[in-house]
Amino acid sequence: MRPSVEPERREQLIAAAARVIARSGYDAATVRDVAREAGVSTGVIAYYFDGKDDLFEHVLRSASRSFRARLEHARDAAETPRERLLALAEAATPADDEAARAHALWIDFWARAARDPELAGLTVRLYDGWRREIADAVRDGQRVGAFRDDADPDAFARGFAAAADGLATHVVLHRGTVSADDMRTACAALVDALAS
Amino acid sequence: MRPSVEPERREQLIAAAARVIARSGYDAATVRDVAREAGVSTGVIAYYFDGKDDLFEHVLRSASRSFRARLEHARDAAETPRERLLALAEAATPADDEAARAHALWIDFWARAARDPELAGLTVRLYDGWRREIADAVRDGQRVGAFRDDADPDAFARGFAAAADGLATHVVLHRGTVSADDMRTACAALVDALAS
DNA sequence: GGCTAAACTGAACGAGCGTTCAGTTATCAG
DNA sequence: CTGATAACTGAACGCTCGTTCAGTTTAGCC
Repeated sequence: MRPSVEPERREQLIAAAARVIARSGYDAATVRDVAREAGVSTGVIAYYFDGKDDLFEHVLRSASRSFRARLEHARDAAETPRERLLALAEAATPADDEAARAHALWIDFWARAARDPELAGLTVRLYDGWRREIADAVRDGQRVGAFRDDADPDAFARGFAAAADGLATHVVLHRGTVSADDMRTACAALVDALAS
Repeated sequence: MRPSVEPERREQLIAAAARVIARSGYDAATVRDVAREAGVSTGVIAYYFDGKDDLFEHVLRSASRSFRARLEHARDAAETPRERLLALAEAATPADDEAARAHALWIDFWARAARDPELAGLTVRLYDGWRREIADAVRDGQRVGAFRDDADPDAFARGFAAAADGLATHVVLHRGTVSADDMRTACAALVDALAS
């Protein structure tokens, strides 16, 4: 019996697919492109996944896990509630070209999620988790007296997550007009509006 | 000689294409779908446009003009600087299902613009115009003493436009969590942070 | 009615896609 | 080494797409 290499190979294929999608876009990315990127034949993708849609769904799940991991790292590394919120925003900031390409992948997923209920469910769960992280940080800040008590943590989380998304999108699409530092400044202004 | 029906027919085809794209997405929308939606044969599209890409670029231009028109209406109808900013945000708010579908079309265009420099230029110009409207409203408000003088109108415009975009996207994708009224509340909070 | 040019048709074509699968290779246990 | 099975190949298939174009219809002018 030959030992299974399935877990590693699946990760390789998902990573290759993520690179191809980031480069070409969701629909323009072909199975042949992914196979070439991974250095395998097209048959391998059918061997490990139930077709292109299944592979691409795993790419979204992988990107979601990666984003969640960045959020958790941001939460644990920050010392003050203010820093914690800024770190949560930083996790969504396209700081360099690679991050900008990765964000383009998110825009692709939004476009698909607008029509595909299954993908929509995935993004809803991801964003609910993000908003919960933000709201928890606000509540912690209120508990220690860093933030105003009359602020609604959930309402702030909705606005903050959306603003970060919009800013990140503008950084990617309008690089000349909106920079990553502009995004950081804008997020800091939102957080400081909470200060008591 | 038969009189030209070209302008009307082009508008009909652009409108039909916009409906199909809003329903199915940019890439899933086919020339055959558009032809069926418009009640013509596929040849007509080649007769009036230089192919699918040309038609879809006209859809984006048309949507841009429509958004600009809504912005101008918002600008002229509002009485106070605060109302003017809220009206500019309202122009970007997906208030009903039809507006939500139309916003999905924007997400498609963002996804394409992230890779297509020509489309990117179009959206940059559109958004620069939007940000200018916002910044002008802020400056007017500062002039009449409604807004704080130490606020940077351009920085506010960058943050406000991005927040509106992000909120609109979340309203479309996470309808259960973020409503159009939530978006209005969040935008109002941003504007009120300007109040002197 | 005939002429002309615009408007339109839709079958056909070539290209590229995802998927399939019979065949091949690689790697283990015994 | 040998059999067994996991891993992999890539040509082939069926399908759909955007585009083309020879032919047809329509509407105004003389």
